Amino acid sequence: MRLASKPVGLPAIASHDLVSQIARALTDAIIAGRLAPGAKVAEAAIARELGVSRAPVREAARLLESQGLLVAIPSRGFFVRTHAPADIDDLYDLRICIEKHAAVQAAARLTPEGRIALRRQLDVLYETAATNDPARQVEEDYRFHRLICEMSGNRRLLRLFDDLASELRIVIGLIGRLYDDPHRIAQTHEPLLESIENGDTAHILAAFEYHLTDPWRGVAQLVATLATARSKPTEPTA
Amino acid sequence: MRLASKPVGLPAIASHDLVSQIARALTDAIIAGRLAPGAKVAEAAIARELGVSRAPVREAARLLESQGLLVAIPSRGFFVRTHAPADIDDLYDLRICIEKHAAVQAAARLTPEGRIALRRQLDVLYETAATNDPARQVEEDYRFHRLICEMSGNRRLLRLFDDLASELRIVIGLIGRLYDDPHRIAQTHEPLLESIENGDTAHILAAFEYHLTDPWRGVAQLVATLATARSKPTEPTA
DNA sequence: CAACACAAAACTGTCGACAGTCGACAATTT
DNA sequence: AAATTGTCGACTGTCGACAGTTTTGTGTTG
Repeated sequence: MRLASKPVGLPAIASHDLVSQIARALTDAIIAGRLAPGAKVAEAAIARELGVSRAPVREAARLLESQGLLVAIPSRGFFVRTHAPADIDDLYDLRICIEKHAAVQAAARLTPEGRIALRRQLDVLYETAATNDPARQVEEDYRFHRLICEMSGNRRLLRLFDDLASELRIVIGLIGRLYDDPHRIAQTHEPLLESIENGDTAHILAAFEYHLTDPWRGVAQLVATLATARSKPTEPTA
Repeated sequence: MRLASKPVGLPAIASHDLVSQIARALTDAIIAGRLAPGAKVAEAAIARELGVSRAPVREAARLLESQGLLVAIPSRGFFVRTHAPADIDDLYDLRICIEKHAAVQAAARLTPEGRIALRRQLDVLYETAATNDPARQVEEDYRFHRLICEMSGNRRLLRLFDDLASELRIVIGLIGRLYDDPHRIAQTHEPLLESIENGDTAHILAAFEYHLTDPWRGVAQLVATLATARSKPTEPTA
């Protein structure tokens, strides 16, 4: 008799993959600000703190470097990337470019389910606006935009968006502080959803151009002032 | 018998910065087809062949993974990425998106020097069309498009373009074989340059949309047939 | 007191080694 | 004979160590 010939519902063992775990730990530390921009990421220190050897730490660092969170300077090690205002502009410019494209594609292949999913996520955004949890609000905001990229059907584009987001997340937390009213943030997403449901390309492009660039002006200014405020040249990005 | 220990024609490595050198060696091998899609990249074998230890090979492999040239399967190692036709479509779609944006930006900040540089590169393209050196032709074609991205002023965009290009280069060589006449390829770039000099956004978008998607249809078809031809499932992309 | 030279410390880049894991193949059972 | 289990070889993931380089700290000199 065939005892175990059928799946019995065992969850896959989480691969105790050190590298990705370390990468996440570092990412968290960077986002949380415990590793400040420009700070040196000493392999030995990290390895000691995590109780592992340097090899996986190095690989994790390279991973984060490819994501733009760290920069490697030969023979000197890894440093938390300092974003010059121009860099952030570039990043955001790229994000807009990507997301507009995604939105157009998503609209072209919009299904009833997709429409519902977008609406739902937007509702979630309203809900979290009620709570006083800025981190959550940023997260749900991100997920709305990510959902659009997902619905573009272009998986490579989605991956790119995630990469850009991990870079932007360091900065994007600032956006939430621009408006005191998170409810208004949710509202600004309405035209986006509307334009996708509408389906007109020019309409979509305009809506996203506006929604994305408008709040950005404030952030850019804020970043610029912050940059000049602590005008301590930490690490040259070049 | 060693499985993947057959020499792949990698030149021995001498001096500093092993990782990037190894990365380039591997990239070349992949582009040249000496490392076929789906092939296993055995660390030990590569390390032995290059006369280095496994550590820098691993890091180089991770670098290429982040560029999408390799895929890592836990506990099984790195494999040359097999591009499903859909993946390549995604890639190309993204490239078009990026480059259109770059072209618009480049046009907006076009300087006399920039205009000359573009014209020069296009002339080079004509010159290489005279030679019978397909590799060089592809290279100069790439540099024309890269120049546009460079002139967008967005350095992050340029980096992304380079990443996409390294992925596409595996496939893009095929484009050259579509036209027997490389001179015609150069000619198809004229409208692009023209549109940038002109400066009208809609004009630019249309020109690039056409120039980029048109030859792509042929490539996509070719790739599809190739994919079905050798329908040997090597490595799952997922 | 400042600036320079020099030595010690710390760190990175690379290496060889070991243990755990995976795939292939042989042995065994139904 | 088909399917399952056991065994073996190869390879990955991780580690500790060493050499070369950068940084730090210190003492000396103008």
